Formats: sequence, structure tokens, C-alpha cells
Amino acid sequence: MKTTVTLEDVARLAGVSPKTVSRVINGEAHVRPATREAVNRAVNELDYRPNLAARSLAASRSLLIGLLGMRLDANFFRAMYFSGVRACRARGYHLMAEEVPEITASSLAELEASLRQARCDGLILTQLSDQAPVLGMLERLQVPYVRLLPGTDPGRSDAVTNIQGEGVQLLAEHLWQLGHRRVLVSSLLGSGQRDMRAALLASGFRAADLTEVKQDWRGQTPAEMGRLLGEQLLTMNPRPTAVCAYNDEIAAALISHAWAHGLSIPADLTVVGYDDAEISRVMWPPITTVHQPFDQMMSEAVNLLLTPNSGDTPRTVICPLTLKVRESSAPPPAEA
Amino acid sequence: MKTTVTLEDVARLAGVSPKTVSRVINGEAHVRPATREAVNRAVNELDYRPNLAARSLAASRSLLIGLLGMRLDANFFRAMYFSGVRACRARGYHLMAEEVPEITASSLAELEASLRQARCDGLILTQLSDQAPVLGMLERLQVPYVRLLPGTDPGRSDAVTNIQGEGVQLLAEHLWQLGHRRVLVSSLLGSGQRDMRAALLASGFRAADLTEVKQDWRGQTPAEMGRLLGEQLLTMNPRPTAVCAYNDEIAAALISHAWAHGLSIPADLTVVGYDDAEISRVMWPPITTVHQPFDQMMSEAVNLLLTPNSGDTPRTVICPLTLKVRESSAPPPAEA
DNA sequence: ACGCCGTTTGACAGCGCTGTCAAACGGCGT
DNA sequence: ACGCCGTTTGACAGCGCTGTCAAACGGCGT
Repeated sequence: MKTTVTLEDVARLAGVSPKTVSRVINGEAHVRPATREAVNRAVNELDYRPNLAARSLAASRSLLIGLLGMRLDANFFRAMYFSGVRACRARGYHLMAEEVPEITASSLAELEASLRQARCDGLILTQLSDQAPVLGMLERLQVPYVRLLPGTDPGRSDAVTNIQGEGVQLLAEHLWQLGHRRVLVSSLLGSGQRDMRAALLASGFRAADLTEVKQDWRGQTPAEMGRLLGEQLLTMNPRPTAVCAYNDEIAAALISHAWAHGLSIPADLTVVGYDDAEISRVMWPPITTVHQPFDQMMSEAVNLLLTPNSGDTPRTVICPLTLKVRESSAPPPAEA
Repeated sequence: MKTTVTLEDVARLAGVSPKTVSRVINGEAHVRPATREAVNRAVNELDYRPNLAARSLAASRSLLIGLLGMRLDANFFRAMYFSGVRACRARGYHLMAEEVPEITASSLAELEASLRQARCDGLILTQLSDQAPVLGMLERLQVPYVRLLPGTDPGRSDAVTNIQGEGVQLLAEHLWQLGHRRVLVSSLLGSGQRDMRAALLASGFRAADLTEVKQDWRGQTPAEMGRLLGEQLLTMNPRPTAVCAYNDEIAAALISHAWAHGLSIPADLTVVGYDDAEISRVMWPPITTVHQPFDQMMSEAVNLLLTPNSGDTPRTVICPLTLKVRESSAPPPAEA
């Protein structure tokens, strides 16, 4: 990068002081329209770009937002990250992904060091929204933060969330309307966010017709969990006509396993997932799933971070989930 | 963030000048061991973190590296990005993802604006390594760049690459050794990088036994491409015993399709992919594929960027590919 | 004991912006 | 014509570092 046009160059060309140019660049009030226009002309003529480093040093803002998660390589997280990048760019901010692999003292210390170094203007929490030690640390450091999909302590901070249980309810109603009555439900230990079983019950299913398989996230890949689910399914009699997988990866693995054992999807078995991950569109059949509006959620989160809260209670923005009906769900086989 | 410890605080505590602290922080030479140690003690005691903005302003380096690609949401790109983040963090740099969706004048102008704003110290190109207009612009802006997997013009810049044809050769040999002789090959129009067919021929296959299906990336999802490949396969007689999919997504879609049509994988049909994407481990069966060492490649790329070239010819680092043999490949059925 | 020269250290300015505060402007009422 | 007061503008310092350059140091040979 050779040519460096500075504020001062613009000011000279426009015949005003650097401070005035700064005002125009930052869209501050108290600039006469004529002045503003003259500055803008000069900016365009010189093709001026403000120096981010100088800006953040002078304003003691970093123009940086951090996105905190437990597993950077989770599909879920990556999708959020790239949605967030777009949301930030639209507001002149940058987004930094930060990994907190576990809630231990050393891991927290590392996070603290990193935060103090980067001096993020705000943080967006995902997967960590319910970790009190993390929240406590952020409050101590006085970093503003927004939680995504918090499960507990709703009034503790600004948050972006869905209507509690909306996603699972959409799935439950879909299955009910298709005519399914016996369902296998996959759930994850320690993750209380999605109570599929409750949603099914609320939609009319009888407890006796629901089988819930709780699996543990740690130490098992989605592929393994899907396979185990498939094995369980094959031993059951009468066999459920539908499976609610905890997420799309598990659904995909289950579908492969089912094919491999002679079950045809969706003719013999309906499988639904959650997240609308890429894999749900790659599989045959494509997977019926619940779509989270990541772009919208991240955009709202950035908004909350950059808009000071004028009231004194934390704000909550609710983003609607949508059901993506694809070919992995159909009415149950004739006389199951 | 309240507490702000500055260089000066450290200097005062250590009893030296700020400049000396700066030298220690940056690992410069010409500091007496005793002094260095005293400074380090002070740094630890105050838990000092340098202010990135001040640093880049003063040094006129941004401590930022850009990763340029055409599709931020491609699996390939995301994997590279997160490998790159780690490689950069290890060197005190940050990585910024930048999207260049198409090679048009307006898209290039936007990129140029963004680059001049962020003032990246260097760029890593992926998917764009062979786009002369992009390279020309970067050279005009004098931004150092490293190309990943360049296909053309190898001497134009530093590059990180594989041995030409290594990946497809690994796959070809694997199939040959398993005993396959008739193979269906999926290739992508306009993407000359992987000549699977040539590799198969070089490994002993006869041209007459190879069928190549060229598909077009634009307008088709991997799922559709895989499905079309599957349809093609079912019409063939004699049927190939193995399919080389262009990538793992296509392989996954093909596998689902094959199951849906009564083919058992790998008993009836071997399917291999490319990239070692997550999906290759989620599917049943897991997909035999070629693994790109993204962590290593990004680490080398960052290295090239941050290590000045002492010679006068561009450098090339070659990273070895490895074959991941999984359950989607097996010997062909008995008398196919 | 002295001078020489490589090594170590520090003084100072400046990177390009923004915050603060005061000065200049300008429209209004009288 | 004058004073008042809200609006617009600019002077100046400073954000926290690093680059430059010169001064201080210190070990060596004589």
C-alpha cells in the first residue's frame, strides 16, 4: 500500500479543518449541509479511507466485535460467524472469532488475556450464553455483551433469541399433521434447550408412543450418534415411523444408516433434523429441518451492541424460526 | 475494559525507558539479558497487553492478514479460514476473510476499497490464485500476497501448493489396488486443477473403461450434481464399480442416491471423494477421500508472508496430501 | 590509563485520528 | 444597530505505541 491519503489531505482540499472532516466521516451532527458536501466531494476525489488503527486509538474504541463460542469448527458456529461478518461490515466493524473450548480457570484466563489485548467493543456469546463464570468475567471487565439463545437468567443481559420451544413445536406439528403417531426422539445430555418430547406431547402425541434416546455429546461424533440411533430403531417393535434427530448431522448419519439397512426414506421412515445445516440439502433425500435466521440474528445482535440501551432493563429481540419441509418427511407407511 | 496498563507503566516499574520495553515486547535484539528479564517481570506483574491499534499506527503495519476467496460459505473456504486464524494468532496477527464473489470491475473496485481501508500487511489467495486481474491489482497496490494452489503462472508469487496431481494419483492407485477396472469420473467444467482421468490412466486404467461426466458448478448444488451422477450410473451397462466424485459433498449426495436405488455401498459400489470435508465423516459409510493439510498450508502461507524473501525468485512450499481410506471403498463385487 | 568501537539505552517526534473546549458565526428579537 | 444564544467550526492536545538518531556504556587492545 503506497499512497496514503490522510484526513489532513482531505481537509486541505475541502478548505476546512481536519476536525470538520472527521465530523463528516463519522456522520456527526452540527455540520452545515454545504460544508458536508464539500468534504464529501474531497473525500471522493482523493478516494480517502480512514485509517482504522488511528481511529480506534484516538477514539479508544477498537471497532472490533468478538464472537465467543465453544467449538469454532461446529457448523453452527461457522454459519453464525460468517453471518456476523456481514452484519459487522455493514456497520464498519470487524468480527473476531474467539474459542473457549471449556469452562476451566485456565481457559477463562486465556480468554481474559485475549479480550484485554484485542479490546473488543462488545461480545456476542453463543454456546456460552448460560455459563455464569464467563458472564461474571465479562461483567467484571465491563465489556458489553449480547447473548444468543440464552437458556437461563433471561434478564441478565441483552439477548437475541427465539420463542421458547418454537422450533420443536414446528417439527412436532409437522409430524402430527403428516399422521405420524410413534416417534423416536434423539436428545443430548446436558443440553436442555430443545425439549422435543414436550413439544410432541403438546401437539397431541401420547407419552407411551414416544421413545427418547439421550446421548452424550462428548466423545461421540454426530456420525456415531446417528448410527447408534439407527441401531436402536431397528430393534424396536413396533417401529416408530418418524425420528427427530437432535441436529442435521445426526439426521444425515441416521438416514445413511437406515438406507444401509434396507429402510427407504421417507417411504418407510420419516427423519427430521434441526439447524438447516448445509448437509440437510446435500443428502438424498434432503432433510426436513428448522431454519435459524442467522443473518437476522447476528444483525440484531450487532445492533444491540452498538445501540446504547436507553431504558434500564435488558432488551430481548426475538427472531422467528421457520420449518423447512423437504423430502425426508412424508406420511407414515400404510399400516405401520 | 477499565484498567489500561500502558508501556509507560511497565517502563516505570522496570526502571527503564518505554522504548526498551517496546524492544523486549517485540523480541528485538540489543537488550541485555538482565534488562530483558526485569522488563518481563514487570510485564507479568502488571499483566500488560500491548494496544494493537497504537502498535499498528506507530509501526504502520496493520497486524492483519486477509484471506481472499470467491465463496465465503464454501466448506473449503471455511476450513481454510479457521486454520488460518490459528496460524495467525500464533504470530500475533489477525485474519480477515474477504469475499470476491465474481471477477468484475465493480467487484474488484470494492475489494480495492476494502483493502485500502484495512491496510492488510499481506493477503492469502484461495480460489482466486489464477485470476490475473486480481493479481494485477494487488501488484499495483503493492500488497504482498501468497497464492494457495495456483494452477497457472507458478513463478508469479510465493505460493503454497501440492505436488501437481498427487491427490488424484493417490485415489487412482487406491482404486487400482482394490481391483477396480471400470470407473465413473465426475469433473467440473472450467476447473482444470484435478485431472482424475489422467491419473487413472497413469495408474493402469484403460481409456475405454473410464467414463467422465463433466458438470457445471454454477446453478447446481452439490446435491443435484451427485444425484445426476447417480442417475447416469444406473443407466450404464456394464456398470462401473467405482465412482470418483469431484468432492465430498457430491460423493455424499451420490451415496444417498445409490442407497435409495438399492445399491449397497461399498459392497456394490465404491465411492471416493475429495477434500476430507466434515460430511465425509458424517455419512454412512464414511467416505474415502483426500485430505488437504489446511493447518499446515495456512501456517506456511502466513510464514511466507511474514518472512521477507531474501532471494529474488518467488518461493513455493509444497504440502503433501494424504489419502484417508474409509468405509466407502472396497474391492469390486465378485463378478461385476 | 586511554582511546576505540561495537553494544545497549533513551529522548524525541510522529503515526492519523478524535475529544474537549473555546471561538466564530449568524439569525432573531428589540 | 445591538445583544443574545444556539449552531457551526477550529486549535490543540493526546490516544499508546515505534522509528530514528544520538548518547551512554563497556570490553578490548595497547
